[in-house]
Amino acid sequence: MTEGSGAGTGAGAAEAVGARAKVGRPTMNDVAREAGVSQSTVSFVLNDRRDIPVAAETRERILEAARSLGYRLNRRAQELRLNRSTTLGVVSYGVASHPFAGALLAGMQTAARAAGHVCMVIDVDGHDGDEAVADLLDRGVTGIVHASAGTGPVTVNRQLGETRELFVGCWPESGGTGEGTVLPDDREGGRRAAAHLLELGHRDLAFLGGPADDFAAGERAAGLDDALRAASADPSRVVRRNGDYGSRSGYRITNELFDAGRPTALICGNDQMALGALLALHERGLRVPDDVSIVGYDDQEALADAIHPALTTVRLPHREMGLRAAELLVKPASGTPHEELVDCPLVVRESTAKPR
Amino acid sequence: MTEGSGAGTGAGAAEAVGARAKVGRPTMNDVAREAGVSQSTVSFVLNDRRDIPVAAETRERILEAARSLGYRLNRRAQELRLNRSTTLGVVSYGVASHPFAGALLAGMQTAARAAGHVCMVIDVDGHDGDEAVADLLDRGVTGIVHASAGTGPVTVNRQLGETRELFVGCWPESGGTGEGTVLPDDREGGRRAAAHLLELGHRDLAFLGGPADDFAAGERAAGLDDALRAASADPSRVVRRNGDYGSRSGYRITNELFDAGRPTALICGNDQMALGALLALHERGLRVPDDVSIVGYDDQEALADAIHPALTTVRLPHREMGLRAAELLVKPASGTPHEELVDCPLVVRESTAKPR
DNA sequence: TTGAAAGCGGTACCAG
DNA sequence: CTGGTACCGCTTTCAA
Repeated sequence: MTEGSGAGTGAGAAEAVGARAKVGRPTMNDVAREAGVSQSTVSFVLNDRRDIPVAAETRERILEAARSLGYRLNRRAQELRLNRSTTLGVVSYGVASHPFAGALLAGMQTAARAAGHVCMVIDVDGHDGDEAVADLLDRGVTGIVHASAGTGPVTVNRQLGETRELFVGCWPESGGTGEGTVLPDDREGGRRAAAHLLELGHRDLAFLGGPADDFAAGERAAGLDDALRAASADPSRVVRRNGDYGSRSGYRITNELFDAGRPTALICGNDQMALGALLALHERGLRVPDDVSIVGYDDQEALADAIHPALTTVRLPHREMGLRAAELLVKPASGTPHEELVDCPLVVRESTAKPR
Repeated sequence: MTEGSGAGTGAGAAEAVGARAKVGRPTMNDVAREAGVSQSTVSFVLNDRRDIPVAAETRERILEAARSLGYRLNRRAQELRLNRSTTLGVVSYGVASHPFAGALLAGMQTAARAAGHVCMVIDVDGHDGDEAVADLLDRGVTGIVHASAGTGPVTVNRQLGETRELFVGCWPESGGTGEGTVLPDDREGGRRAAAHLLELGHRDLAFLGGPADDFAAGERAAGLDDALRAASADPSRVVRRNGDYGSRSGYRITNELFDAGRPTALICGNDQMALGALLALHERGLRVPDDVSIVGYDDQEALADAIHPALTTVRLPHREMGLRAAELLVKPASGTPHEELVDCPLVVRESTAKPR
């Protein structure tokens, strides 16, 4: 009731304001003014709060005003008020370098989105993830998933207070896995690859493993032993070599192997090494799978199913891993850390057959 | 000065409050209370606003309080107040499916981060990107980059009002490229691949192109013609076939080609097709590059440089494209749409040599 | 040199 | 049924 407000009618004031040029996005206040109601009523209607009764006619007017103004919700304001978050932070250890990173991301993305969340991703290339974690935290993410396609340790020192953190395809070097880890079941995958060959009747196996100090490589080798034991096969019959997961090491090792002996089946550390092996075999005039069977690992899109013959391999379920990780983080914390092993199915294609 | 406030000393009040259990993250108010100053002073100090003079001793006290409380800025609130954004929206058309998507993302990520931004990425798999754009807009992103590793049209109908949008590796089917496009210079890349072979002395070329209706495939073919013209070579001397960018099509076409004739060099639509060609050649007992030279396209990590012989190819600069796109969007709009072509360098490795 | 207060765009309680 | 109002955490005048 201050004097000088010239408070004739509300409509008069609205018109005066309407004359001023609009700047920025329309807000609920703009919609309210347009519809001639209060801003809170707009909030109720736009949020479809059916517990608050609003006259059908009023509701229509508000909806129409919002439409004509091109109103869009300001989620920042909403989340500030509600003190809740619909963003998942992901710190990625090498999106660029790994061909699987995309699948991992896509999986997280899908699960996040299904829960109305969206992913903020920061890639820390090499250097530790602390700064990224801090940044994400400032932005109020629901939780953070540390993602790597590499299945190895990752550097994060400063475990921030109450942060919800989860590791997929990796684990913190410093220990303390937060809400848990999601990893591929490489041991069972390795067992399957070997069991498949054993069942086909192969007895002279060669194992072209990954680097000796690689965790996944070790698991896959352990799986091989499991299969051997289960089949009561002599472990000394399989010749083992370590490579570096690169195609060239597969090529080199295969040549060394066949210079010295004549295995009938090759179990490779990954699809790349399998490709190298295939190339070496081709050059030697050996045919796959007629003369030699090959099984890979990873089921690398655009490789395993693309080469000729198509590669029998074990699939690394990156998409599923991402899905699972995001799912775990967007729903309330379970309290106890979750250690999940995701199944790696054997994909039988053309590169394996019975020995002749 | 209300009665009953028992406003003895400020310290007394602070203690009373301090006794209540803390819930949620500490705010500037908490820091202010702890340091015995007002919240605005905290803001000045924490933002290091040197234009506002604050006693060194006060400053120290505030910094100490923030540290001991574990204070972290709430960016949501800050950005709401400032009405500015430090998030870049990216809608991705197939992160999972494309092996290059990671590099594209990493590039955007790097540029965004250099400007204090972070990327929110939504992958729309197949269906149109409208919903994703709307969501990102609600979240107040600075701009949106539509990203695809495929170099093709993309479906976004509802071009929202004043949104800053940019397309990398794609363009909107419906026209209107927003602030512009960033694409690889495939024509020049195609020219380089062909020129390289021509310079080596090859005259019997075969072109194993991508799908006839693919834009990039067309550009690369046009580049081949450019090279032929520049070398005054007879265009009819090069036999052309269309494949589907898959390894198997490279394998099949190569077999057909060599059943009918004997080119000395193969220009492939991409590295996958080159791999197929290599496999087919190997099986026929033909050696690369001794008998036949091969050049690929893409420089697909874990393929081109991994196979034996390593592939001479043209590099698709996805990382650079991503970088450029994000750079353009985090800085003020230029006004005029930006059409950028990023250079695709020729990477000479082992699969090409002079014809015998 | 410091503090009070307005307001960014919403939500939700409470009175009418 | 509807509007007024406090408040989420922060920035920034304006006074003291």
